[in-house]
Amino acid sequence: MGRQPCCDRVGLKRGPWTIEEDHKLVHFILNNGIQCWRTVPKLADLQRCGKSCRLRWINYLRPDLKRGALSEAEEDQIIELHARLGNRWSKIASYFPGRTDNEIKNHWNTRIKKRLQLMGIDPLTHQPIDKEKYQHEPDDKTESLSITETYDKRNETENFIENANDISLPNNMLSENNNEELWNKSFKTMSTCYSPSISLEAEESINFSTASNVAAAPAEEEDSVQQWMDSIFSCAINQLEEDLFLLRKYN
DNA sequence: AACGTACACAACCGCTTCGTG
DNA sequence: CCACGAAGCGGTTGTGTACGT
Repeated sequence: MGRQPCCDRVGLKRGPWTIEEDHKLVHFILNNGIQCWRTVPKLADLQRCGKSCRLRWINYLRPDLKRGALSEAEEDQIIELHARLGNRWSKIASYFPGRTDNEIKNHWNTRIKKRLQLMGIDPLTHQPIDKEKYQHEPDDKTESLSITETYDKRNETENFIENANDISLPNNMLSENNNEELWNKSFKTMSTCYSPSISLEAEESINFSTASNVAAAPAEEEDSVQQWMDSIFSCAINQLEEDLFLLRKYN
């Protein structure tokens, strides 16, 4: 007996999401929360499978996502974390609030891998690709320095990781089972402060910043959406920090 | 201008893990 | 302990776009 498909694919849409679909999904989640992804498409009137909805929300629509390219410092941290954790993208992403595992994985595959290869480092093992070459060419200070710089940051990264574990941010909380309830509670708070604006305005005119419409959207509109999202996120973060404080106090 | 190629990233697939009865 | 379903995760593919010829 073969594996059962994750959903009944007959009549289900695939491929890139439209703004209207995004709109429906966000509107539904913010008003109802997430109980079961399987039921989301039906209840939200979407011709998608639950898995697709989940992915779209997590990787693109969540209000706490950070936009924009990863900085060089972030890249360095990813390299360090990858050296420690391997391809555990979800775990790595948990150290970068607002970044998704998919985003980091893609960035690794398209850029960081090449950067390391150019530096003469094997992205899989994090060791020099040709050890003999390095032994015989100690005068190549550029490459030696790059490797030294990258790998001597280990202690620095240990501190970074320890600090990151202490920060009360959604990704970290999601990664810890004992904080899941706290996060769920905070998500409800986020929804509460998020919903009114969407209820009043979303039906008519809000354009979400999707890849396909960002370029076409007027700068003012893009700014206002960003401000809107920032305010929602800071509202949720305040609640998260308060909750975490109480959690620590009474634990 | 038209075509081919490379690149970035969104989305999908299927396996694993987790929670529940 | 086992079976089952749902969610999570990482590898892979598909698609849009930028760039070169």
